[in-house]
Amino acid sequence: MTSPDSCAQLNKQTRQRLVAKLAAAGLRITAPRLHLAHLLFRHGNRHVTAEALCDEAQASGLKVSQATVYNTLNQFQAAGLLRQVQVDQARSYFDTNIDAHHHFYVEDEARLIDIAADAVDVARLPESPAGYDVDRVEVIIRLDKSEPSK
Amino acid sequence: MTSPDSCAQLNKQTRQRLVAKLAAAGLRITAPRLHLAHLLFRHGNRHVTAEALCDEAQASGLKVSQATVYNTLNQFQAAGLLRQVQVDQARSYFDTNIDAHHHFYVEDEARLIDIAADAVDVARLPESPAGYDVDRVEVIIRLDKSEPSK
DNA sequence: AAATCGCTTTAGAATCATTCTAATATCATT
DNA sequence: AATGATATTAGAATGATTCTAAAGCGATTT
Repeated sequence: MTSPDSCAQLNKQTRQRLVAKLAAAGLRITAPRLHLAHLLFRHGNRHVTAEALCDEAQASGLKVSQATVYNTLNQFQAAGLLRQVQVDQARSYFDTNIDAHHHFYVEDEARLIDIAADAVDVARLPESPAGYDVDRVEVIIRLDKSEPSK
Repeated sequence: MTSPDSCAQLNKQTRQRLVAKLAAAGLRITAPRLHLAHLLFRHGNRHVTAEALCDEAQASGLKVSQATVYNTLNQFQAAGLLRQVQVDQARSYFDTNIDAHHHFYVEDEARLIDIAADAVDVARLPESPAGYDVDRVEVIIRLDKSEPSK
């Protein structure tokens, strides 16, 4: 009953929660996945790029390749553990908040901020073209630094 | 009073309109810009990728480099003649419709469809974080092919 | 119309995020 | 412990976009 145990810093309870999460998503339990899941899900909701997560993982002592970070993010997304947010042409953001919600995006700082679904009221939507169904409605509010108008 | 004249197919009136448009945007009148502007603006609103526009330009007889297509699209966007729509992680779309409006996006077909601003009612928005102003509000409705549920 | 100066265009190289490859390692099961 | 399937890896490959440095063109001045 061996199991990957390189996540020395995970206490049993946290580990169990993550194992359950991966198992529920149909993913095999491996050390890199557990470790990355831990980084992603330990504190509230986050928005990460692959690069940022990779750096963070390595800084935290995990020896992990870029490819694995990409694979893992994609798998987590396919499994519904993450959502991909497309706001920037250069980079992909992954959002640990998988509930319906929206985003502020501060272009100057490449920073995403969650907006609770009930803080936005999309009162009326047009009908979808025949033959298509709505997958989801995304509202992105692009922000600028405000200039004190003097 | 010479002027670039390789856009043989442009009649005087069309040409004048485009020249005025570029001039108003503060862009110098050049043959590639006129030609690309013609392709972009001749028939109603369009959504193009750089690659598609480049192919189209070359098919229509313009000898133009990729770099120029990218430069031109970026300049047109900076000048407010185009808007960039960010829906796909792989490619950038440029939209000739610069009025406030929204989009359907058919992911399977990488296809954008305009939604008139008044067809969507965003009744309530959250307050922007302190120090930031709303630049614009984008609503993207992602569509799936509907499966006849039999 | 020639000379000039600054902006444009170009081909090709460079860059950057992401994906692929095929070789090795690890997981769960026998 | 042995097996077979799935993960991970380093590094190469890809694809969109940007950069570079050189050559071209457009407007302005002589």
